[in-house]
Amino acid sequence: MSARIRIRSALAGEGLGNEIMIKGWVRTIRAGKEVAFLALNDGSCFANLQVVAEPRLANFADICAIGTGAAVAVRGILVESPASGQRYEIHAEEVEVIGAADESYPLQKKRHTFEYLRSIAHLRPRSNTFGAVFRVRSSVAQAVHRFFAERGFLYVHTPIITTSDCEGAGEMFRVTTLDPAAPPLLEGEVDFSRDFFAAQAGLTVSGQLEGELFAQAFSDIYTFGPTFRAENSNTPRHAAEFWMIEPEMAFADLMADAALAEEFFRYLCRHVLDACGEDMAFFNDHIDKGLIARVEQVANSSFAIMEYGEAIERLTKATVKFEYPVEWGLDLQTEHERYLTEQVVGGPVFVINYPKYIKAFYMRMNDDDKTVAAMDLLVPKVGEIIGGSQREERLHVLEGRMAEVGVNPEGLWWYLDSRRWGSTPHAGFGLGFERLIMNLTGMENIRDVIPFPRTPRHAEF
RNA sequence: UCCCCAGUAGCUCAGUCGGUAGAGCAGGCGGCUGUUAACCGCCUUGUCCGUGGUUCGAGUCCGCGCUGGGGAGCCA
Repeated sequence: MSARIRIRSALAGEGLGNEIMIKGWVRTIRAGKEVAFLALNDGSCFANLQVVAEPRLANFADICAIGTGAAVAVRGILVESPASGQRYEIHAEEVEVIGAADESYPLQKKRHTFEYLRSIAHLRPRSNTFGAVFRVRSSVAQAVHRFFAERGFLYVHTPIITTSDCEGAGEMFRVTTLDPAAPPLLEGEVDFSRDFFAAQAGLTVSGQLEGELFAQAFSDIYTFGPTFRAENSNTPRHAAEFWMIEPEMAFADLMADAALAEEFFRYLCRHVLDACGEDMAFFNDHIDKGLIARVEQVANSSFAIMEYGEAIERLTKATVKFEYPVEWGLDLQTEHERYLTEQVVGGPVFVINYPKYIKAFYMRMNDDDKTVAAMDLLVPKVGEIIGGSQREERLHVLEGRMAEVGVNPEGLWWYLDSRRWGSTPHAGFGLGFERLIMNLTGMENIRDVIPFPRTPRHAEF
C-alpha cells in the first residue's frame, strides 16, 4: 500500500510511472460508459489532479455516481496524460469514497458570487478563489515572520485583553464577566472594580504601546496578531477583527522607519511572485487583470518620499477636481492619496511630517512645533497601506501632548515610565494584514481575505 | 451612522405597458464521448424578502421594515 502524497507533488511528477495514493475532494466528475474523469483537489495547490477510472474497476458504477464535493482516496499509477489540458493524471486501480456528498452540496461546479460564498464560509475554502486566497495568506504570513527573523527582530505577543482605554484608535469591544442584566452599580454607574479585572477591560485595538516597551529592551521587535475595532464600519476595507503587523525599532528615526517599511513591503511583493506563482496567475487572469504587473512594479521600484506640505501643494495645483477640500492642516482623503501615488509619483510614495492635529499623541513633535514625524506609505489603487511614525521619546513633550489632546496619563503610567529611564529615539509602523493580502491578490473585499470575517451583525461560523 | 442600489427556482439571472412567472446551470432519467465548468434529449423545482396600501387585478406602483452590496465617514 502506497503512502498518501499531496496532489502538488503528483502534479510535479513525483512518483511518475509508479503507484501512488492521493486523497482529496472531488471538484467535478465526467462519467461515461467507457471512462470516467474526476478532478481532485486536496488544497496543496491550485490545480486539480485528473483521475481516470475505467469500467474494469469493481465499483465503477459507484464511482460514476460520486457527487461534487465528496472526499475520496485514489490508488493508481501516475502517468503522463495523453490528452491536452494536463501534464499528468492518475490511472485508478482503486477509488474509495471516504466521505460522500449528495446533490445538496452548496458549492456547484460553476461560478458563484462572493456574496453567496460568504454565506457558506465553511465551504468556500474548497473553491478556486478561496483556495488561492488562503494559500497566499498563509504563505505571506510565514514570509512576514521570516523577514523579521532574518533581521534579528524579536517576535512579541502583546496582550489581547487590555484595560487601557486610551490607545487612541477607535472603539473597543468590552470584556466583562458582569451580569449584563444586573451589573453591580456604584452611584448609578456600573462598578467595574467588581468586574473580573477590577477595571473596565476591552479587546486590544493595537499592540503598539506594549510593543514600544519591548523595543526598549530588545531593540528591534514586531507584533503580528489579532486586533479588534468595535466601529460600525460597513465597507469592503473594514473588519471588526483583523490581524496587524507592528514593528518597532529602538535607536531609530523616521527615515530608518521608512527604510524598513520599504524593504518589508518590497520583500513581501517579491515573495508572492516567487512563491505563489500559480495562485497569482489565477488572480491576474480572473480577479485583477493588472495585478502581477503592479506587484512586480512595487517589488522593483524604490519608493519616493514627499513632505506633507509638498503633497498639499501638488494637490492644490492638480487639474483634476477632488470631492474633498485640500488645505494645509486637513487629512488626505483616499482620492488625494491615490492621485499622489498614481498620478504625481507613479509608484509607492511615503508622505511624511503631517500636521500634529491630525495625528496621534505619541508621534514625535518636529522642531517646527507644527508637524509630527509621521509617515504614510501610499500605493497605487488603494492609497494608504502602512502608517507609522517616530515616537515622542521626550517625557515632558509627551506629557504635554497628552494634556493637549486630552489623553489621561494615569492609565498609561507604564508607557510614560519608558521615557523616564533609558529612553531612546524609536520608531515603528502598522500594517493591516488583510489589507496587505487584498493588495497582493487583487481581492476587493476584506471579508474575502479572512477565513471567517467579523463585521457588524456578522460573527457566524 | 449617512447616501445610493438590489432582493424572483438550490445557484446565476430575465420578466415589456400592472393581467397569477421563465432561461441557463445544478438535480433526476436516457444517450454519447480520452473528457476538460464536456456535450445532446426529456423531466422536476417558486412564501416573486416581509408587511401595509393603491387597483377589478401587483413580481411590477407607493409607504414602512428586514437583509445584502456599493459609496462616504472612522480607520488598518
